[in-house]
Amino acid sequence: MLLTDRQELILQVIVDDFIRSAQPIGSRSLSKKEEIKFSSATIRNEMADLEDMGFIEKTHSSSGRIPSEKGYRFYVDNLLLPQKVNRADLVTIKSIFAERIYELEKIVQKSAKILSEMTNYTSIVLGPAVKDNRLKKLQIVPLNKDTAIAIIVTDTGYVENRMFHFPTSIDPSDVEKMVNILNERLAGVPLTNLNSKIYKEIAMLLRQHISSYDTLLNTIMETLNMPAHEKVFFGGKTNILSQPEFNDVEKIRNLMNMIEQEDGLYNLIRKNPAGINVRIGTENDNSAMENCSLITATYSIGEEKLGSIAVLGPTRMEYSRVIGLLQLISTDLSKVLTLLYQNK
Amino acid sequence: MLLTDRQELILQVIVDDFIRSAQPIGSRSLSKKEEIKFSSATIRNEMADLEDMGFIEKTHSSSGRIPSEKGYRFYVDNLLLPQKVNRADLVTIKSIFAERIYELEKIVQKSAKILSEMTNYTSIVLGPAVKDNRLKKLQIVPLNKDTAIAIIVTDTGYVENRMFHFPTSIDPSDVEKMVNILNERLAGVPLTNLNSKIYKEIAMLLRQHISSYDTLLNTIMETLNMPAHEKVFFGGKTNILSQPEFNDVEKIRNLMNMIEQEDGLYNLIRKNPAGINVRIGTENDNSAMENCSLITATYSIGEEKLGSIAVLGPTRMEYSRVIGLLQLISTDLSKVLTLLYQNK
DNA sequence: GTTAGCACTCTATAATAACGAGTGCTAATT
DNA sequence: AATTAGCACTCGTTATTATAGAGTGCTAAC
Repeated sequence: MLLTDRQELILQVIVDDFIRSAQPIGSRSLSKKEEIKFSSATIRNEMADLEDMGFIEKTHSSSGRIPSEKGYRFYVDNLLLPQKVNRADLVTIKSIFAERIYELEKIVQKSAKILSEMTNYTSIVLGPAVKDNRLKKLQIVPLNKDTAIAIIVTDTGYVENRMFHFPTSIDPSDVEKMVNILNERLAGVPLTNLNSKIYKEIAMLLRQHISSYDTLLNTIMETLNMPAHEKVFFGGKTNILSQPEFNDVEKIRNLMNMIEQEDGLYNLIRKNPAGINVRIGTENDNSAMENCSLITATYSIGEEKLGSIAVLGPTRMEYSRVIGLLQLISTDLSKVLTLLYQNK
Repeated sequence: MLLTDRQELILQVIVDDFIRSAQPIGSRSLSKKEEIKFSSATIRNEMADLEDMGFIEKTHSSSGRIPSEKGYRFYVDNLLLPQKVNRADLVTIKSIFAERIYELEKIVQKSAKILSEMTNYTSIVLGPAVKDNRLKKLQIVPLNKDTAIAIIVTDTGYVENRMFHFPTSIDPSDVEKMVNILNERLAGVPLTNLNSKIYKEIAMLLRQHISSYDTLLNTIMETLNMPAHEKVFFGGKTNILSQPEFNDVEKIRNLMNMIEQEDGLYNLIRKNPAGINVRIGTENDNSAMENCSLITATYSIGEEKLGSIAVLGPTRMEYSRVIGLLQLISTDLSKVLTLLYQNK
């Protein structure tokens, strides 16, 4: 055993207390807790050992202790009893799905909003990975002589569009023919495979039927080749600013910048595997996240992983509660989405 | 004349200097300026008068002076020589339009981004007011038995979509018929007028042709009835945080909150008339904007006002430069957009 | 092994002093 | 009559010192 029961108890109480108070915890205040039956001197000895092992730290030589990252890690891995979501929170979460919303994006967005309101932290949701969606329909809407819009609809109801210019001298009927052929052949194909499928199987076919096939196809291909980045939704972007650890303008600037960049957070969240993941402080490999923890969960339709939902808070965040909430929301989300989009 | 030439000169130098240094200006440092030929004592007398009139203020009883809101207002209205945009800035702005981008939204977005980078303030763009767009095409794409997506394309290439559920027992051919009729009759109609036009002119027609017309029409109407709020784009949301006046965590929180809300800013910008407008500090009627100024400009296609582009900075912002930039960008934007979308 | 006792450390807070930038006023100068 | 030099005064800033209090580590007693 790495730690004695008593050391675990003390560590647990320190972390719990610090999460609540944001103040260093001294031996005397610990000794007054009900669950702690030994004297402050004993606690001081144990704390000295815990500090030697790197689980807690002092802010200065005669201060009380605060959890170190290692301490939080141990707490999350070993001491955390996955807290049951309380009734009020349960009701709030169920309300996300009470309204009849059909758009996947909207549901996901609402989840982010409510999650941030419940926790008072910042929530981030990676919207469905569009690239795994399957093509439902491709349409071309001409705007004027040389401009048109290509619209893609996927099976989950995601709509993407892009404007493009026709090459000069294109026969409108050719466009129509082409769109028809593409729709016939490409319905149900995942967006990622569109490109190769077109070149392997359909280019030939098109060449037979359509005169100015080359330029037209290239134009459309370019249009289809959309970034297909998962969209990032936020809830309560500024919530985290009300945490006492962010009373420093420089820290705020760094954090806000990172949140605005989106790319950084996007990558931090995306690389996590399925299920609940906790990344504490520097585990995130990002200087702006030094004082932050990120808890991620994934949601899916059926077996297919769809996206992630995450909470960004201070390292001193309420791990237990947030993990409970995320677990609930992500499974509920998966259930609802599976119900809505599985049978298609 | 409200102010003597000398007073105007002093006010101007104070404002210019304060915009640069963010430090209160004393009589001695003023007297050392080349353009100022009189002694510090004279300046002190003049400054006392300017203060009595409310154009400048002290931060404490023996401090130098800083411009008051009234001072900034006078400066903007009377002392500002609309600065010519310098060559480097000119080149940068032209680069916005160098690439061939066709989507109105993208152009507008890029303008915001570049404007914020040039000024190091926050830029906000109200995207084209979609409600004034005209309908190009309405399409319904069925996803499965009871779900479909309604897609609207407008003449400027804006695409909006909404998912909805069919009422039970709808004949698919009826849907198609209805869409055809709607497209025939509604092409070119501004989105705002869709509702009334449908009820006044088309409801009759539909009733004749389509059996379950009522439920279907209602569903589609609901779908068409989209918020049609102008979209708000931002550039450099956190830029303004690097200004020295925002060294206070509370101020940052308020400001960031307001920016995140979007609604507040949206209304602040939207109510401004065509052309360049400067709103200084409390003129914005928003407590979070107490230390901020907002400069807005409008852009248009042909004669039709389309949207606004704005810069949010501290009251101590570089009015002259920003006004010059906004003037240039907004007219360029109007030109390009007119060229792209006027002839349709 | 546990605890009481105590000297020591460090932060936070307040009080005090010295400095200097800047003002307002008065009297001298132009 | 307008301008300027001179000077006392104000107030923010910075540095210094003192004090209180929370908490520790160590030693010796239980």
